Amino acid sequence: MTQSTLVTRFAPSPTGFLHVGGARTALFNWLLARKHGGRYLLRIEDTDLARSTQQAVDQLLDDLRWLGLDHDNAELVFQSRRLSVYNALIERLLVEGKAYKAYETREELEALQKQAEREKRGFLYRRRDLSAESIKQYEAESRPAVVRLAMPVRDYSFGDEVLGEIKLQANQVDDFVIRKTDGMPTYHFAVVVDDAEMGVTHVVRGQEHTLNTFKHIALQAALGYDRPVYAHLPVILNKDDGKKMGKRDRDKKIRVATHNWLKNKQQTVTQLASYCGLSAGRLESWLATDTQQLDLSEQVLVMQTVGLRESDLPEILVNDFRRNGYLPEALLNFLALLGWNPGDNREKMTMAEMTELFDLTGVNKAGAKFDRDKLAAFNTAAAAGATSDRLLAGLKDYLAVNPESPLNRASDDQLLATLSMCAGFRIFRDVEEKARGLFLHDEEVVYQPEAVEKVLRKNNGEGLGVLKLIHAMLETIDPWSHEPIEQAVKSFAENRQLGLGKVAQPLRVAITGTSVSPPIGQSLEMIGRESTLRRVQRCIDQTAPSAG
RNA sequence: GGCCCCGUCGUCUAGCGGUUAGGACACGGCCCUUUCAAGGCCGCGACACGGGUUCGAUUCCCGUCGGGGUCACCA
Repeated sequence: MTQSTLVTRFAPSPTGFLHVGGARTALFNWLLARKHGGRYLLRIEDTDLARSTQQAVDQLLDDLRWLGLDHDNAELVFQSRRLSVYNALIERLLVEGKAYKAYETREELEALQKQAEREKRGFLYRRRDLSAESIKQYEAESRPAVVRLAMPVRDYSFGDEVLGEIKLQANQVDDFVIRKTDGMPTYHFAVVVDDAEMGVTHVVRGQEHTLNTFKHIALQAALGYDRPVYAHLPVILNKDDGKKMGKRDRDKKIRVATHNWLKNKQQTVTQLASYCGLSAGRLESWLATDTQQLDLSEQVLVMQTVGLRESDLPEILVNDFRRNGYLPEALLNFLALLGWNPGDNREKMTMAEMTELFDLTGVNKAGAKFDRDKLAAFNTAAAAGATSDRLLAGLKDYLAVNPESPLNRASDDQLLATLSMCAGFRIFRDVEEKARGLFLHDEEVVYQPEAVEKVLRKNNGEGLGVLKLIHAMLETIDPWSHEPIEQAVKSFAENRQLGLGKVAQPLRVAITGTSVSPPIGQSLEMIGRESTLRRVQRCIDQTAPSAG
């Protein structure tokens, strides 16, 4: 059989964490390859020396591993290590007259772009005829040069698997850079060469690359490569503003919150700067623009002082979803449906089902807004349907990336029990918020003022009264496990003609400081009799009116 | 602004000339309930607009409007 195998690739640039858009692209490439028994390759596009870091490579690999999108090439391809290959090819194009050196400075280019803008047209660079003398002079000055492709001026078109026929008129063609002054190839050159050499047959990527494709097919023609099949995926948009979802959105949210904080608290930027230990000038310029971004550590400082929590920010990066406690299989399932569907009403699918059903003809053209509520619903369902082993592994992964959580003190058995008493949860962060009180040390319990007021003090301290009475009763329960506890609490309430809530709620506040926790019997069992009694007493001592 | 692409409930979408326009999430109501959830039942809710083509347009064509993407020595 001579049927050629299908080859796809995911080619991120290592400039930070993987974001959901990238994850979806990776997923679609992975699904397409798996569906057809082909190969899915991973390549690192690190031709931007200034922005690429090894740390980012590691993070990327970690995110991909977490998602479970395994690639087939054992050896990762790094473009930065393939310079000689690119250079040989570029020299060839130069000799053949298909590419040429250009000597404009950045300033000159900028001026040209400004001019284009003034004339209300797009910026196009066309080959300029340089005399032999001026070339000689530039070279003598060793003026830095880029290499541009002499793109044949003609109409172009290609067939896209999702968008159909895409055309570009000759008057839109421009000579783009293929080698930068630092000697590195540009993205356009490197993708084309590497895709060809790696045998990539299907290029599946975001729609923001649609117009780039004309550059790529021109390059393929110049180099004598076959043209792969192209499929451009719809862009993932923000639910609120309908714009492309990007990493900047978290920063944007922090900026807005900061503006509000300054206004509401009547504070100056200088004051803010001193609170968070950053320079006022830095904050000033960050607040004024929407192009500048704070780095991660700065973000944390600002968030702390303006009172923003991590969970107030939109999740954008795969890592954000991981830290908030989503299951990767739910994320992937949801992502698959952003721009693709199996053609019927099925939504919940396993990776195996998606692989079987996946097809490029089922991919949509229109951009899709990212609806976190629906994702959360997918996660809820995935969690409800998962085995306890799977949930335990998921929770432990969550705790590993949230080391400050008190649930890190729990044993596996305790985690399993917690998971089952929190059944119906949306994300692991919710489990944590609901059950964290059970894993606090007794003296770490903080009584929330609203809960104390509503549950303990209201109606002349009715709740507090219950606590005082119930302390003795708790000492008699035997054995100390949830069923007898629950039974005892119920009869305690009945004996006093009280609704269960009138008893369970004060207990809940006493042991966790909040009005929300897992079912009361299980909560008390988890904490243990000793701690329960201690917490009840401590609560009475600290919240009784006489104690202030 | 130039160029490219897109346009079914608030959101993700099914539909591929004749349907009571279907599902999911969200939302509203009821039920369940010791808190928070989860769950069950019911409900609200869409073919952007204007021309054609056709016996018949959500579906095909054109225009208008609206939205997005892109215009780097970033990928």
